[in-house]
Order: sequence, then structure tokens, then C-alpha cells
Amino acid sequence: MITLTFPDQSKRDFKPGITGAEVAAGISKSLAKKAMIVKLDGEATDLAEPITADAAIEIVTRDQPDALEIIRHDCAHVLAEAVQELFPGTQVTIGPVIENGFYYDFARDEPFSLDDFEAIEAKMREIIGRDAAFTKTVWDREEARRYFGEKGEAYKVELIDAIPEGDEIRFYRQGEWTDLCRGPHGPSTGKVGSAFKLLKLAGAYWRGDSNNPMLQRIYGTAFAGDKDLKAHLTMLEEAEKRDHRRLGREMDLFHFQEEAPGAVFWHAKGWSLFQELIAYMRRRQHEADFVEVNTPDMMERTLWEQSGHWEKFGENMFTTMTPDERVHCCKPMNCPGHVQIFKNGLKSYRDLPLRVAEFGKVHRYEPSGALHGLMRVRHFTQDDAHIFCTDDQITEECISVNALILSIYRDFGFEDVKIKFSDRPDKRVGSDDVWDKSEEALKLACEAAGIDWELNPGEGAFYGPKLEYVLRDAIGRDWQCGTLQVDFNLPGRLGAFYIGADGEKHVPVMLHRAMFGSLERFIGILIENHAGHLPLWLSPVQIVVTTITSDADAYAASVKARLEAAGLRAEIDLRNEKINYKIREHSLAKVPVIVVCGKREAEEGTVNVRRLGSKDQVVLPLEEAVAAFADEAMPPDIRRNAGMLTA
RNA sequence: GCUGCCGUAGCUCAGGGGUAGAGCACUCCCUUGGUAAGGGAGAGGUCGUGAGUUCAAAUCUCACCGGCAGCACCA
Repeated sequence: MITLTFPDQSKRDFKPGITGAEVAAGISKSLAKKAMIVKLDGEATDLAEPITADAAIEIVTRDQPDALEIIRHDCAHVLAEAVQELFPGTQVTIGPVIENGFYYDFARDEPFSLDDFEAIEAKMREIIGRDAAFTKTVWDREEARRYFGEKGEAYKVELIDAIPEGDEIRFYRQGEWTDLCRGPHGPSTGKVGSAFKLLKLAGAYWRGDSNNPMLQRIYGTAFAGDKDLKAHLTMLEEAEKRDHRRLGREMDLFHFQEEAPGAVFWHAKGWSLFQELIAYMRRRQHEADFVEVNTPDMMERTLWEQSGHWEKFGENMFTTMTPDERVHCCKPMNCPGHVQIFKNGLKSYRDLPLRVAEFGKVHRYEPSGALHGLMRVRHFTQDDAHIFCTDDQITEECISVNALILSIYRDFGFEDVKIKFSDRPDKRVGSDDVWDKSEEALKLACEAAGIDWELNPGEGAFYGPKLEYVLRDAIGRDWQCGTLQVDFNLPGRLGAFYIGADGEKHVPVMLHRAMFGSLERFIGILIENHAGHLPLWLSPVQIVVTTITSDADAYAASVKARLEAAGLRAEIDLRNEKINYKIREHSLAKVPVIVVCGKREAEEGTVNVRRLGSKDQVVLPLEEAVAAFADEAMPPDIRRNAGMLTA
């Protein structure tokens, strides 16, 4: 007998070899009907799998969150079968579940078209309607190779060859169709249900390698019920509305144009936001004992050769040919410039740590396909800094940079920050000893700072390991913002040294750090995060003063002047338009506060305040309103410091 | 860079081998209206660029440029 422990901690004995399906059926008919998989000691397993040992058991039903992955995976198999039925000769490759859905990669000479989706979905419904059981079999390697080899499935053969010796080679059959798959799967295709949809079509390299052929990827999603699917599709539509490219236009913040791909034309309002961020960062950096510098936008190629950038990134650098025939490069990084400042004049260990910051505009010839609004541009501004320090100072510096970054994100409303640890890449400078040392140093610092990181293997910079601080956009795409890198390589390559207490020359360690990362990208994320409803302190136009009729023009002008005198960014709208029209227009432009001045307000010395996103009107004495706005518009760091003074 | 799709007025889009359309925005006139579109008139485009096919190209073909969705890349 084996003993199974149920989620309520009750235990029951069963004959070895009993299946999850049988256990479920023994509990109730409805449970057996709803069951998708069974979890044994937390591990998802097919319902048809014989249970041979004691375990904690949980029957996962279709409506449980854990079943979603199974529904989607089943749906991917159904998609693959549908495609092969409709388009003979198409090879199947892989079809995993991803966040919010699944995809399946196909190899076919003819491209699929979005118009094919209707037919594919219809065929999928047909296959789901057949309700064929998913049955698992384990095949011998040769048998498996032969099966797919005869079918002309070259990619599957390659996958089989890649399965490590000793691992089971599992197949799942649904009706007449069979796929190589680790599983688990639900009991039958019918359990996929009707709440699925094919979403998009894209190319994707076989095994994620751009040297390999490109496959055609069909993305889809599936949910337990139609309501969930509909909610998800609505969410996608809503996300589209908060796309920063669209809001940037609607809010008159910036634009792009053909002559300068990947370069931002910042309009007055967008630039106001940009400058507000820089002003904020200057204050934070100053508090943290960084000094601000500025280095040349172009420097001779020789410097970049020395640093190693030319070798690794020369293809992606903007260069110019000047009459003197020296090749200059637009800086793609600020680090070599900062090293030059460090090198200028003899440095002592007493000068360390030296924290050098710059709002440096860097230029990188990014691949055309990478460009994406403000998120990925070819010309962007980093809040870059380099900390020159001794080995002993690394940990402490990393701890305070980490704390500073997280504190800054908190000020902007980002509490949930993913941190990735990227270690040595294949293409790198420096010996393995040095890499061992730098990775160890960064890991130690993470531990000391209590950082919860996720490994990003092989994704470090060519000169050192790094932490990446990742924020998420409106539709769930992750973007790297801040970074912290430990570099034992560049200072030496560029000939930086300081005189130690022992009177000898030593090469400093350089920590690279950016907090916003790219001002452009950070603004894109801010816009999307707030759906354009920026907090008052960041809003380019904080207040629009407007009138009902021209009777109050003079009063409105005096209100605007009063607001400006209080340091607020106010505009006035005296146009001969109905108040409805003006409210609508300024609301669409996402102005956070509309102050209406009519005859009544002019007589009483009050203002009528309407906040973005609300229909409520509040009448306040002018001075009271000014004080409230001025308080609300105070940047969070200044508010904090003011609080410390009074506390 | 790769795969697929797209490029018509400032914006959203319709049209489609016989030399261009709508709504909104814009300009002017009327309207002075208490919180998300008052009315009327007008102006605005060599249909992304360049070649080719054709009696005729915005429409068909090719190349290039740019954009979108992914993939790859991201110092």
C-alpha cells in the first residue's frame, strides 16, 4: 500500500499504481470531470500516470490557477496539430507556455498570414471538439529519431539528439497526432475549452540563435473561461492606450521623424519633464557625495581602442571623418571620459572613493529592429557615474548605490523592482582570475545589501559583472533601467592609478552605475506607469487657469501670476470657447489641475478646482489653493528633507 | 540585422490603373456659454523616396527609407 496525503492533511492508503484520475474519481464525479493534472509532492503529473510511492497529492482542477499553464500547453499542441492538418509539409519545432499565453514555432517556406488565423482557430476548435485523450509514451531514442526522420521533421530530430543520455524521451499523442514533449498534459484536447485566441505572428530564430534559420512563430493565449480571455484582451487594449509613443504625441511631449531614426525631438513640455528629472537626480547625487562633471561628446578612436569598446562595439559606433583625417567617435559610453578625469592629476588613496557623475548623452548605432519609442533609442542621456575606489571599499559603495537606486524608484512609485545578476560573457576582456574576483566582490556586496537577485548567465558587460534593475512597461515588457557594475579591467587598460598608503601605485576599482539608466527610457516607463497622469511635481503643465466668459479674464490672469509666483507651472486659457470644450481639451492633454475662474470666483477671490480624473469641483480661497498646490508639487526628496528639519 | 505586416491631410482612417475622400484638429465669422466636443464657412495632400511596367501609376513590380509586432542585439 502507498499513503497519499491530501491538501487538508488527511491520509488515505491506495494500491500502488493507482492513477490520479482514479483517485479523483474515488472522491467525486465532478472532481474527476474537472481534474486537469495531479500534483505529487508539488510536482505536476499526468492524471493517467501510475502513482507508485507515498506522496502529498493534490488534484488540480481546470479552474485553478495552476491549471492555466496546462490549458495553454495543451492549446499549443492543438495549434500545432491544426497547422499541420491545414498546411501539410510544415515542420513543428517547439511550443512552450509563456507569461500570458503560449507560442509555437513552425518551419514552412510559405509565410503564414494573419488571414490564416481564422481557419487555424476553426481547425483548433474542431480538434478540441474531438476530445482526443493525451496519452504519454516513452520511446527509445532510435525509434524516436526514426519516427520524426521519416516524417521529415528535422528540427524534432535535432531536439531528440539534444536530450541528455539517460533522460526519458516522452511523446504525447492526441488522436492521430504525436509530439515530442516533456509534459505534463491534461486528460484530453476537449479540456482546452473555447477561451483561446491566436494573437500575433512573428519570426524567431531556431534555438534563439541568429545564425540559425528563422522560423515562424504563432503566439496565442488561452484561459479557463471566456470571461478571463475577454478581460485579458481588454487589458491589452487598455495597455495600448497608455503606450508612451501615443501619449507622447497626445501630451505634446516629443516626436520622432525619419531623418533621425532613434533620436528624440523633445518638445517644450517633454523637456520640462526631462529637466525636472535631472534636477531631482542632481539633488540625490549631491546628497550621496557624487561630483558632477562633463566630458567630450567625441573623442578619438584610439581611446576607444584602448578601452576595448572599439573591438567589441566599433560596428555600433557613430564615427566622423574630420579634415585632419583622425577618426573621432561619438561617445557610446561615459566611462573612458571619466577615467581621463581621474587620471588628470595624481590621485591619492585619500581621494577615494571618488564618485564622478555626468548626465552624458551617448550615441549607439542600435540595430534598426531594436528601436522602440523612447525605450530603445540611438541617442540617449544616461545619469551615469563611476566610483573609483579600493578593493576594500567595493562592498560599502555597492550597498549605498543599491539603497539609493531603490529609494529613487520608490519616489517614482516603483516598488516592485527585479534585480538581475549578469556574470561573465563569452566575449570579454580580462583574465578569469580577475573575473572570479569581480563576480565574488559583487556577490558579496549583494549579500551584504540583502539583495534578492536572479541570475542572468553570461549577460555581463565585457569588462565586468553587473546588476540590472528592471522595470516593467504597460504591457508587461521588462526594461533594464538602473545598473551597477564592478570593473577590475578598464581602469588598468586606460592607465588609471592612485598612490596608496604604501607609497606605491595601485589600479583603482571602478564601479559603473546608472540609476534612471537612460532618461529617455525612464520617461517612457513613467508615462506608461501613470498612463500619462503624472504626479503634480513632474507634470509639465501643472495647472491651467481658464474662464467661463471674458468677464473674469483679468482675475484669471492674476490667479495665474499668483500660481507662478509660488513656483508652479501654470498656463492660462482665455479662448472664447465654452467651458465644456476647454475642460475636455485640457483633460485630454492630461493637465492635472484645472482652475476655473468665473464671475463668482472673481468677486469672492476664490478658485474653482477640478482635478484630472474626477468630475468634482472644489471652491477654495485663492491663497489656500496656492498653498495646497505648492505643497503637493514639492518633489518627494525635498519633502522628505523638509520633514527631517521640522521633526 | 532577420521574419512578417504597414506607409494616403497635423491625428484616426476609407479608397484604389483614368491625375484624391471623411471625421477630428487648423484658419476666419457668429456665439459670452458654470465643468469632457455650440454653429457656419474656408484652407490643407506631387498618396514615404527613386526607378520600372503602362497611352495612363497613389493604385501593379523592384529597390531604398521609415514605422509596427516578434526574434537576435543592448557597452
